Amino acid sequence: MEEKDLQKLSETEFIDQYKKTEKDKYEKPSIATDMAIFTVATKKVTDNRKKADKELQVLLIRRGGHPYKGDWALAGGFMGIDEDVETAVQRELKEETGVDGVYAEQLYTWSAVDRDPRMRIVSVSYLALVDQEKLPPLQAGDDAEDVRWFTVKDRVTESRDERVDGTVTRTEKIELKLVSGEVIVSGTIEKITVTEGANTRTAVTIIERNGIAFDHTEIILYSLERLRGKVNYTNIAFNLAGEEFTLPDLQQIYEVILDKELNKVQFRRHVENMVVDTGKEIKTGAYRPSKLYRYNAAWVYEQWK
Amino acid sequence: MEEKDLQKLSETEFIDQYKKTEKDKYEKPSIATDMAIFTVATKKVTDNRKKADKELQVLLIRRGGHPYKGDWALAGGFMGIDEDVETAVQRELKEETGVDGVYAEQLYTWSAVDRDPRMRIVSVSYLALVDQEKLPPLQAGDDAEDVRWFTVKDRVTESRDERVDGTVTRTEKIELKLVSGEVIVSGTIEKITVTEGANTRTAVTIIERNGIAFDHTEIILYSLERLRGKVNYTNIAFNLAGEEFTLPDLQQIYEVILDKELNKVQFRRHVENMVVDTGKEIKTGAYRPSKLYRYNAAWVYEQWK
DNA sequence: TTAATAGTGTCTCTTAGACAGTATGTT
DNA sequence: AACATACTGTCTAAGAGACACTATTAA
Repeated sequence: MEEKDLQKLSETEFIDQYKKTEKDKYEKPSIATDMAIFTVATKKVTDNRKKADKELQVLLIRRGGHPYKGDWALAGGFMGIDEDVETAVQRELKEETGVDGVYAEQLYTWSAVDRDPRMRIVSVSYLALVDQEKLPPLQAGDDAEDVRWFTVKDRVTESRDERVDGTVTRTEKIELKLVSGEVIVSGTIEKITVTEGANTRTAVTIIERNGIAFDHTEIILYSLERLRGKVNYTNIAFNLAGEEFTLPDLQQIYEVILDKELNKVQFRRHVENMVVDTGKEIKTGAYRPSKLYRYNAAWVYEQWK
Repeated sequence: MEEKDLQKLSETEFIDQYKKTEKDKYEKPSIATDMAIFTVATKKVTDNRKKADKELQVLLIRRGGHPYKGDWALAGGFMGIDEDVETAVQRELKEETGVDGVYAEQLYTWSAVDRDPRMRIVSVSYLALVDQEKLPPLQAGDDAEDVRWFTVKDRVTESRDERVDGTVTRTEKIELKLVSGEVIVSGTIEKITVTEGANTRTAVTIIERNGIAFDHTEIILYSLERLRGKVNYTNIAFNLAGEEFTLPDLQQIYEVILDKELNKVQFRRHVENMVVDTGKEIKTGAYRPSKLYRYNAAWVYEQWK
């Protein structure tokens, strides 16, 4: 039926007809999801009796099948035709890692034409945070050969600014290094940020890839950036702490995410209204015990003012 | 070929085989884009000689075909198999409205199973801002019967908080009203925000729809929220001002977006480093002339510190 | 002179950052 | 007593918010 004849039908008739003859007229992409799930874990090395150090980790899966067989990738997979993206990403995470019902927020949709060698795949990525203490032991499932937490280290290896009239261009190389015991994978991106007047555009190219599948180096770095941005003005970091926690521990979580030391007084003032004293104390290491706090549920009201 | 046999192939062979036999094994959704493009325009009514008022507007297209024939929708359309989402949204905007190369950022990907009656469509929405002065006259094209700028008015009509232990639930009804001359369309959503500990989840239902197609009431309200959030800590609003502008005009742009009056001194301090005095003056209305400013391209450096 | 808008000086209050101190526990 | 960590008091600098003032133009 011609397009103009189709339009003469009632809406119900149109939709029936559309499903029969129009629906699959054009080639469609597949939709997939990717979950960048982070945790802050205590380092296993308790060699000396200094303050127990924490580190930021991301969950990766060893690919059991092509493409990128043997490489490490974020959890994720195809969205089914009867589920939404949010459902798909939680389902895949559970299938592949056993991790269930975590805090997750939609981050970005990746749609570069050549991002998957098999076919056109558009991927919706999520950022998730989880308190590792609450997790069941990880178990690989499905296509995944192995599942592991990787320590995250990122660093800017090169940075150059250029200004021509109203246009400022910043070129950066950023290296991502992920370590899990003897397994070390890495990737490097080149990020070019062009600011033309008030308008900023960013282009990213993956220039090195060692054991990280697809464009996941870029996705992980982008997730990190967003995570760091949100830590300062939201309660997002509390998803990484247990029910009860000490302020020194909470501060370490912030420090590990932001990858810098924070001033103690200022930090305590900053989180003051987000926490409630439980009245309890805990002896963490040796020496003076810390007070135990809980998250303050009433804090949301302050945000809504 | 069985899945396990496929995996025995080399990666190149696997991909060849995959493209032949696996690629279309499962039903796929379509991918579309939606562009929420805003401008701040001077009201046409210059009845008295009071300060010329501005208003926030969004661009909508009257649907010439089913579904939602005759209703108003955001610009957008299907992504082609050989383009990425960003390209698609700019192309559709141009085809449907004649608007070309505007500042746009990806906002959110909408994937509710029933969001389109024809078939499964996942839509990636963008937020764009444009200085209306720079635009060519609008021209409807393609499926679009008509293209217009609508004045945006949103308001919370109902709000209720409830707290049970650590769980705070906020229920809001938000009405969106869009006016363009004699055309008035509107929609209402119910937004339920559940904060459980540090973890917030939001669910939105469209409870009324008068002339706004699809789930675009929700998308427009979400875009507005993001726009308001970003105005305070980015230079995003400068995309709505011309090359040269006065501070009173710029302040009005901020006020119209935020839908509240701002303190003059505080506003000027806030934008102080983002602008440069051109040395020129302009007589806007009657009375004392304003200084003309430009955007300060060097401001990005302050952000990168 | 008055009306209307443009622009500045300065006070206060809040928040961010830094330093020096006290407190409490183990060795 | 020495040490390592927990926690607090207080100084200073920067930013947000509000008020009162001066400046410039046309009618």
